[in-house]
Amino acid sequence: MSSEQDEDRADALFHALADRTRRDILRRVLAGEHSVSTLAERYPMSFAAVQKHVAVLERAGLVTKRRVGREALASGDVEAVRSVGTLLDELEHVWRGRVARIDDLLLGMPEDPQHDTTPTRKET
Amino acid sequence: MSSEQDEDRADALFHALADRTRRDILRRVLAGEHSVSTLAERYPMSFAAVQKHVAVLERAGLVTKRRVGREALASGDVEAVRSVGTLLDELEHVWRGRVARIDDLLLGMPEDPQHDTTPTRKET
DNA sequence: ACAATCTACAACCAATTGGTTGTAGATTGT
DNA sequence: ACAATCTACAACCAATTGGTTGTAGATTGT
Repeated sequence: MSSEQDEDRADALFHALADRTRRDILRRVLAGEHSVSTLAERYPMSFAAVQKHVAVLERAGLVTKRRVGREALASGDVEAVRSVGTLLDELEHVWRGRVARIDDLLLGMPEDPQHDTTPTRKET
Repeated sequence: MSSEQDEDRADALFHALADRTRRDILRRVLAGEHSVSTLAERYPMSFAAVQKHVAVLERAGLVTKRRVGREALASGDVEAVRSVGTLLDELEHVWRGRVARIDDLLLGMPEDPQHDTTPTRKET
């Protein structure tokens, strides 16, 4: 199912999002490219602290950086944000599975492929 | 916009999800009620450690507990999971706003209420 | 040419976190 | 009645985290 790497990635993504300064930075860079210095101006902390926050977002894949001269321009990666949504959808899917199982119990259904928890794949 | 409390809540939610053991516990309790002891059997760590993880999930609102005799039965709250999805949707909305703004720039549109970033509210 | 700007990173520090063992209280089963 | 079970929480510890200041290298503007 979920490999070690997937879990590492999920850890990094949720951890990156678990800080309000980083979420705010992410909002700004999703709205448009900003240099690290420009971002740093907005927060009551040192440039180095903001640079670290951007680095955490970058390591998680939520932000990409592009060098232009001496500046590092950061952009938010909306696909990475969506991939977090997918992780949540998987959790919701587990919950839906529970409801199906309760139904099966109540209705005494022996089995039903439609209620399968694992994503259907034609070839295995 | 986002109040201090909202940010506290987002911190708690993302932090709770930023640990693979807690995500695994959440999956189990979304699939069905489990006592803390039953959960603890599944992990290579002490009962106390698992009890703490459940407490973190509970404080974030992702899990609720119900006392039955000497047992504490934990359930996952799918609504809380969905509320995290909403937070991500808000980030995606910021990104969509950027695209609209680029369009406006290219097309030289002076203003367009359809592209407003703030959720529309009839009365203000 | 060179001062100013921007970035990355090292070294450091206090607070938080994820784990441990131990204890005590409530409930249960025989 | 009482041993066993379940839970909550305290006290503790090492590792991580979010911040700091300082330094050095690359780029830019005058």
